[in-house]
Amino acid sequence: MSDTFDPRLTDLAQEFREALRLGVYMFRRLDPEGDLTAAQLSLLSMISDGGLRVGDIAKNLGIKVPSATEQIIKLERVGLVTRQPDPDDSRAVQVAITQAGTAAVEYANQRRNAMVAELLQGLSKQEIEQLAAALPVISKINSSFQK
Amino acid sequence: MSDTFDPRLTDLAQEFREALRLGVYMFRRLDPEGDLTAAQLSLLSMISDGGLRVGDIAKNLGIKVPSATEQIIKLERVGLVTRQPDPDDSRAVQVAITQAGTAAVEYANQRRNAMVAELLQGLSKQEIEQLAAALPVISKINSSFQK
DNA sequence: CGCTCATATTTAGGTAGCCTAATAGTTAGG
DNA sequence: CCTAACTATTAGGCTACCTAAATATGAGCG
Repeated sequence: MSDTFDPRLTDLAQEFREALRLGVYMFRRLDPEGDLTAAQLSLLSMISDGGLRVGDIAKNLGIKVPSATEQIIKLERVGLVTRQPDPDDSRAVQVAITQAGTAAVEYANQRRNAMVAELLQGLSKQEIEQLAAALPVISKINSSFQK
Repeated sequence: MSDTFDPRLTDLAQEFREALRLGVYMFRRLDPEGDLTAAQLSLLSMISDGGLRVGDIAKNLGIKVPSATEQIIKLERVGLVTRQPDPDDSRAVQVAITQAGTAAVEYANQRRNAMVAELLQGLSKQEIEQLAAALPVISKINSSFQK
């Protein structure tokens, strides 16, 4: 409701936005060639604990349904997911990960984790703790952003 | 050189990557309609303290020179930056922000900061401190990633 | 039952923001 | 000077989003 904030909060907001920008850049660089793209990996990770409907996938990824459909169809073509009509509601489609999909996720995560772990090695013990402490906060901010 | 890391570092890497993903999502949502795009704002902010050459802008943004040129030309068309040959090196082009550009940056930052500050209001004092402490760490990680 | 309205997905077409490769102009070193 | 290195632009392509419209199913109600 209020349009004004504690100035320190506004300063922090500015710094946080700058960190987000750097994060976007880093996230992009983490895409190795000839592997899953970031978008594909995110989608596959999302359904690795059980199939979901297209709409749920889109909502969880924070994208629109047609964008999710597009990714899903591509993943289906290369055999990483299956699409089946939801038995309870034939309007809906259940998207499930295949064995090949699971393997691809594991491989991609390992590769990317190794890249990031290498970067984290350059940090002091204290910096690592500071980073670790902030990750749940970022997650919380995101949740409140989802509305 | 080594391909294996402290497993805790790998776990942290996984969590950090997940936070980056959320950050990408948030960053995208912060783009208000009818305003500067995130890419435009980043570029303009970069030159708001003084003109830079196209190559420097690209390097600082972590993008390739042709991508920077493209953005710069668009910004020039709407009067937010000027392009002038570098007096010391006529191969190079100095890109400078205009008054309209400065105003646009200010407006865009205020809007986005207000959006983020609103989110940050939902955090506890401790969470705010944890977030603030981690931002320089993220910046450091990014620097080491630049190579 | 049959209408109508809501819901779930797909299709069609468009955009932003990256990329690589090729081109043109400028500088600098042998 | 002439060749190699550098700076920027042009051309063409890709990914991952988007909105609007089409299709199909489900659900409520008179």
